[in-house]
Amino acid sequence: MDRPTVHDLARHARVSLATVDRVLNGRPGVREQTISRVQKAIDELGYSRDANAATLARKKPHRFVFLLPRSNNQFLATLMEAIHETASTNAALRANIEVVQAPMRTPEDASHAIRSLDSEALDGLAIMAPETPSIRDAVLNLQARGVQVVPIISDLPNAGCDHFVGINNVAAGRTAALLLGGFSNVSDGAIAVIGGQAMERSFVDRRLGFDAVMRERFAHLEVLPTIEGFDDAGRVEELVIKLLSQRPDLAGIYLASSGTSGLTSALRNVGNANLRVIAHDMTRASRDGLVDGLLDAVIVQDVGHIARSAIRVLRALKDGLPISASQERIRIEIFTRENLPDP
Amino acid sequence: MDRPTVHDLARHARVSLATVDRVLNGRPGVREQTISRVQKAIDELGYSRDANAATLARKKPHRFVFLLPRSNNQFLATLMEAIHETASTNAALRANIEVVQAPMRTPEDASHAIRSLDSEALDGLAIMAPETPSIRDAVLNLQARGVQVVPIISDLPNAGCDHFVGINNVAAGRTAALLLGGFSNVSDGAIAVIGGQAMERSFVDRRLGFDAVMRERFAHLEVLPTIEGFDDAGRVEELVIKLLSQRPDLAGIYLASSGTSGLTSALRNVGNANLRVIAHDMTRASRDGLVDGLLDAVIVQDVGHIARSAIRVLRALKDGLPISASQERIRIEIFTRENLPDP
DNA sequence: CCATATTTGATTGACGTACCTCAAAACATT
DNA sequence: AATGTTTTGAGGTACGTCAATCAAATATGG
Repeated sequence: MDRPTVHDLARHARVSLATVDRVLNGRPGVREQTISRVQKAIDELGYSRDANAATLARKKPHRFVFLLPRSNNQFLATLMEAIHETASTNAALRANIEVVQAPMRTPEDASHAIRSLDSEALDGLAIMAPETPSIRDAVLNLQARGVQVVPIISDLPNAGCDHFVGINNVAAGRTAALLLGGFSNVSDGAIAVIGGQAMERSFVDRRLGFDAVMRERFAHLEVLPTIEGFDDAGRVEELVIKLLSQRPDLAGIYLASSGTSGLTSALRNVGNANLRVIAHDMTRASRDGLVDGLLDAVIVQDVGHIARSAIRVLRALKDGLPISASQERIRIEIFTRENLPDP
Repeated sequence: MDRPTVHDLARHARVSLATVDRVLNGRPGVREQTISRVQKAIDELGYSRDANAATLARKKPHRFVFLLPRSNNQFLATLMEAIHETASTNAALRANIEVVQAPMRTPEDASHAIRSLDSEALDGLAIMAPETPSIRDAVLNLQARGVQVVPIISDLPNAGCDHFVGINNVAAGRTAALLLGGFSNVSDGAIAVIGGQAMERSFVDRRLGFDAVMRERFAHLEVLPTIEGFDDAGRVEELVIKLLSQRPDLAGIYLASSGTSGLTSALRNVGNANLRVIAHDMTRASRDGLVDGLLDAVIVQDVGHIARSAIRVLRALKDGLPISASQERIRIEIFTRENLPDP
C-alpha cells in the first residue's frame, strides 16, 4: 500500500535506476522507446515524485522571478510585500525568489523586460502584464527555452500558460455590478467604470462581467464608456472630479483598477451621499474609504495567497508535481465597513 | 547563509547530536539545564526544522482524526468529501487521516466520543462540536496526554487550543446582516434568524455580528428571537412554513446553520418575492436556491481549505513547525445568482 | 567487420532529520 | 567508597530523490 518509489519504477520497467532518473528529470541520452517504457511504468504504478525527498536532494535552488509593472501604486506595494514575506517564511522550499519591476506602459517595454531576463538561470516566471501580441510572443519564447510561466493577477490567455494565478475577474465584475446595483436606490442614473489600461485582461474581464449583470438586472442604470485611469492615483482623482461635475446624474462609480487613493481623495472633496462606489483591493486608501463611508464595498484578492500559489504552481510545473486545482483557486472577498477585519 | 541544521545546533550548544535530537523531539532523559542550552542555540541560530527532511525520515505516519457530529445534513457531507480528498491527494504528508462521526445532540454524547478515541495512537484531533463544559474538559484531557487539538468550523474558545480553523463567524454574521438589510427595500418588517443549536459557538458568533449590524444600520427592521433548527432540513422546513404563516410582515430570513434544503423547499411552496433570504455554505440546495431566486446570497466557507488547513496546523503543532497565520486564515466568500461559479 | 557514437547499467554520496543501540560519564544515595 | 540511576555521547541506518561517475552494452555508419 506504500507509494511506489523510483526503485519500483526501475524494476517494473526493467531498466536501471539511472535511466529512470534520466527520464524523470528530462536528461538526454535515452531512446524514445525506453522513455515510453518508463512512462508506462509511471502510469501503471501511479508513481508521483515525493516532493519532500526531491526538495531535500536538489542541489541548486530554483530561481523564480516575479515580473511586475513599474508603478508606485499601493496595490503593487502590498503585492510585493506579500511576495517577500512568502519568500522569507518558505526558505525550506529551496527557491530563490526575485521581484523585477519594469515599465509596462507600452507593449514594447514589457516584452523587452521579459527578453532581458537571463533565461538560462531562470526556472520560472510569474508575470503581471497586459495582454499584447509582443508580450505573448516573448512569453512563448521563454517557455520554448524551458522556463515555466504563470500569469498572475491578470491572465494571458493565449500565451501557452497552463495556469493562471488570480481571481475570476468576470465573476469579480459581476459581483461589483451586483453590489452597485443592489445597494443603489435610485430609479435611474449613470454608472462610471474606471479601468487601468484597455489591454489589461483583468480589466477586460471585469468590465465584461460588470456589463452583463448591469444589463440583466439593473437596466435602469446607464453604464458609461470606460475611462482609463492607468492605475495612477493622480489621474484617477482628476477624472473623478471632472466626472462628478459633468454628470450630476451619476449614481455609481466602479473603479476596476488601482488608484483608489485618487478616488477617495476626490470623493472626500466633491462626493455626495447618494453615490454608490465599489473599488478593488485592500490598501490603506480603500480601508480608509470604507471606514469613512466613501466606498460601499471593496472586492479583494488575497495577495499572500497569490504569491504562495504562484510559487507552488511554478514549482509543481518545474518538478512535474500535481497541481491541486481547488487549493490554487484564488477567492474573492468582499469587504464593507461592516465586515472589515482588523488591520 | 544556509539554514542551520541539527549539527550546527549541537556544535553551538556544545552537546551531542543525540541530545539535540532528544530536545527537539521531546524525548525524556535530558536535564532542564541542557534543554535550555539547546533552546538557546535554537533561538540564536534561528533554527527551524526542515519539514521536508523530517517528513521523509519519519517512520510512523501521524494519525489525525476529524471528529464531526453525526447528522446527515448536506454541509457535513461536503466537508467529509473534502477531508477525504485532501487525505488522498496529500499522501506525501505521511499522515493517516480518519473521520469519526458521533452523535452530538447532548454534551455527554460529544465528550464521550472524545474520550473513546484511543489517545495513545492519536497525534491530532480536528473537532467540530458545540461549546459545553464537558466537551471542553474532554479536550483539555486529551491535550494533557499530548494530543494536539484544533476546533474547526465552530470555535472552542476556552479549551486551550492555540488555533481555530474556520471563518470569523462574527464577520460572517455582520456580512449576512449587511446583505439582508442592504438588499431589502421595505420600510419596516421582521427578520427571522434560524440557528442550529444554542451552544454552537459558530452560531453564537454569527448572531452576535448579525445583531450588531442590524442595530447599527437597519434599525427599522425588527430582528426576532433565535429559532433552533438543529441543522435538520425537515425541522427547518416546518419552522419556516409556520413562520411565514404567522408573520405576514416577515421581510427576511437568515439561516445561520445547516438545513438549507428545508428552507428552500419551504420557500418554493410558500415564499414570496419580497422576502430577502441569506443562508450559509455551498450545497446542492443552496446552489439551486440561488439559481431559482429563492436565496439572495449564500455565505460560503471553503471546506477544502478548512480540511487542508486543519491538517497543516495539526502537523505544525505536532512537529514544532511555524504556522503562517495569513495562509491559515479561512476566507468568507459571498455567492449570489450573479457570481455563482460553475459547479 | 571495425570504429565510433549513443544508450544503458551499476554504484555512490549527498540532503537533513528520525530513531535506534551501546557505552561512557556524571550524578545521587547510602 | 560502592552502588545504582540519570544524563550524555558516539555512531549508525533509513527515508526517496538528485546528481554524478565510469564502465558496459548496444546501435550506427562506413
